[in-house]
Amino acid sequence: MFSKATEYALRATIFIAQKGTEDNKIGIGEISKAIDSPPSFTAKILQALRKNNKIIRSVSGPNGGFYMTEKMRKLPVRAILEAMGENEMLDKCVLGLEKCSETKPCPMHSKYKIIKEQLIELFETKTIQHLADDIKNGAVFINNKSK
Amino acid sequence: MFSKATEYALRATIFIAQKGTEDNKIGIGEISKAIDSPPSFTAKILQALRKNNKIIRSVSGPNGGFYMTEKMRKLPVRAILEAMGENEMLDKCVLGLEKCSETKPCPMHSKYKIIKEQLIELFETKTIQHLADDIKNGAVFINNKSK
DNA sequence: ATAATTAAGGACAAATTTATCCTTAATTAT
DNA sequence: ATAATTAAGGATAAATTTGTCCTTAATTAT
Ligand code: FES
Ligand code: FES
Repeated sequence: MFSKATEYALRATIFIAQKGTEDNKIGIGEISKAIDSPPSFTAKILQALRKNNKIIRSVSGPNGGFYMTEKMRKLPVRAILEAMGENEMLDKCVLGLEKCSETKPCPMHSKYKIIKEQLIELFETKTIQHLADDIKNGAVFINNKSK
Repeated sequence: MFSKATEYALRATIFIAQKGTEDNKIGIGEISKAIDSPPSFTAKILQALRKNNKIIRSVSGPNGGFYMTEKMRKLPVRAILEAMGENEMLDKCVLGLEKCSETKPCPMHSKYKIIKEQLIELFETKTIQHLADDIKNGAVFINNKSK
């Protein structure tokens, strides 16, 4: 559904929301271990989420790392998708027509549209905070690596 | 949602179902023009759909080209997705966990699962024939290129 | 001030996906 | 038989995505 980069962005952000505060910042090492992602690549992605999109914060130096403010935690999942350029995906024709449109739709459009709307609603109503809380509550996971 | 290759596969197959019969085969030139796809790449894809997956048929030589039998037209969209290796996509965790599972789910799982099931049902119940018929009936299109 | 720690940033490498081109094989028409 | 037409198949190229590594900058502790 999403690119690797977006998957890492989502998992990392959820993990930071769960563990990172201004006075307990999380390093890239801990993050990439927790979410099972390549550290350098993940660092690149977090850099972008910080710089261009203000979805997370970071500080360099000892005890530095990543964290989120309350406000940032309340962002919907969709904010991360937008930051990662997956917005197009949520607006794309399932058969790859140039444009998903009501006036010149593909033969999957009428049925697919209904499902796509549910996806969008899910991504717009779920916040990072919700997801982080679910993990704290214990029934769900941010990593299910077998070994 | 799907790769370019899969999008071309779907559109090409729908177009062949709509126009190609044993005594009116469609050439790769006409197909790629109709669905707005790169001819050589499309040819590769159709080759595979023919050879490994028996979703379409073809013959070389003058008046050669691609076509489908009645039986082939009745295949669900999912058959093409399977042939194109997109099966994994329909079984994948939306956050990219190693495995989408009920026992160690990600925090999006419970809500996402419901939507994913609708997608799967759509792909399993819609047949190529249905989609081709919709185009014949005139309200939908296999190409909406602007220029 | 100096050393230690951690993210930022840039350059580069590997892998995958998308795409093209050319030769061969199959089929048909003359 | 020969020529013409069309898909099959292989080699290769271009583009994109994924990933690594190294140096620099920022921050903190001594
Ligand atoms: S036109 Fe294809 S999904 Fe809307
Ligand atoms: S575990 Fe993530 S979608 Fe099922």
